[in-house]
Amino acid sequence: MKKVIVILGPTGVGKTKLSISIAKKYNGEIINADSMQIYKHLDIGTAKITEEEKEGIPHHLFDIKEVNEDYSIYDYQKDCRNKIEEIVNRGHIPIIVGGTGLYIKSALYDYKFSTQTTNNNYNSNSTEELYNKLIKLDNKCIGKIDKNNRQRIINALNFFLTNNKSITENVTNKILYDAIFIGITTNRNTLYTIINERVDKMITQGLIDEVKSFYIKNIKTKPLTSGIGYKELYAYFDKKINLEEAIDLIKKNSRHYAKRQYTFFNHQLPVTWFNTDYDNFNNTINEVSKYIDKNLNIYS
RNA sequence: GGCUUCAUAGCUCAGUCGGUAGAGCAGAGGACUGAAAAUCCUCGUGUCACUGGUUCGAUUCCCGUUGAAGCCA
Repeated sequence: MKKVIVILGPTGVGKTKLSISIAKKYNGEIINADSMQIYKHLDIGTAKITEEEKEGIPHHLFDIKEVNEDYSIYDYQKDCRNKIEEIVNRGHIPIIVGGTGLYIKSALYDYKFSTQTTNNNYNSNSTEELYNKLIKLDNKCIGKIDKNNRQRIINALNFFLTNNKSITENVTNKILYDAIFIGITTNRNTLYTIINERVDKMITQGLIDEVKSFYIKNIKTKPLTSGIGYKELYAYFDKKINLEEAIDLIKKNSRHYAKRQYTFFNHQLPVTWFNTDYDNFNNTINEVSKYIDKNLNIYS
């Protein structure tokens, strides 16, 4: 199996910084696993790495789509696996870095997507109607998909209509790569402080102008209407909230997001966690390196 | 100085015609296969400001104290 290093963690914890050190040390190339950093021009709001910060390390799957282009987990799985292949063929080690747990899992585990899909969005149906329709077709979804979760009900319906089998039967825990999962973390209060401060910093770095450049073009695609930092400032430009409220909302949504990330990482992936030493980051790098040396026989 | 109102969860407040209390927000936990920075589910004990009184029983009524706001001087 191909060897892969994964560096994950909640938003703001310091994945980017660690990834550069690890890439240098192990002759690695970095693959993005952040669903928002896929897009061009979402730079400040996604805390995307700058050319300078890359320090010459090859970075893949950043800035590969315009915000008005469709991109989904299906595309990511293909793109990421292709990149792993390329990097390994070059004799380098792929280092997957990001906070989108599902993207990481779908790339490394045996997630199967069908090539064709129906895209019915059922705009005229109530959620209750869709749920009843779903469980009539596919009773395996009972208890697995919440009756209020419209988004997942539609996905399950479309899956069943395309594949004529239940989406719940597609679940697998088979891993396809020799991967080690390094999680970096810190205590909750510290993380929340970092997140809050980082949002303030994004504002001074020009986040408002970045978002405005999309708003004035009336672009309302998914990354803008669902990305944290973007959707809140859109609401501000729409005069639904004031700037202070928007900034507080960005902070709050980032905190909630970090919490959801922990839940996913802890329950869906075999993560080994490392506490970040912010006073002496080399300690963190050394600890992680020691663990990599011990657990991934990269010199074989 | 006098009068009035207020003091309840981390915050904003509701409520108990006297039987020790509950919403929103914040926060916590969880789910997760084509939007995942998405979507969805679950979770509320706190000296009811403090002291005394009335009462079988007071956070609730009464006296006083402290603090806050407003009005009058």
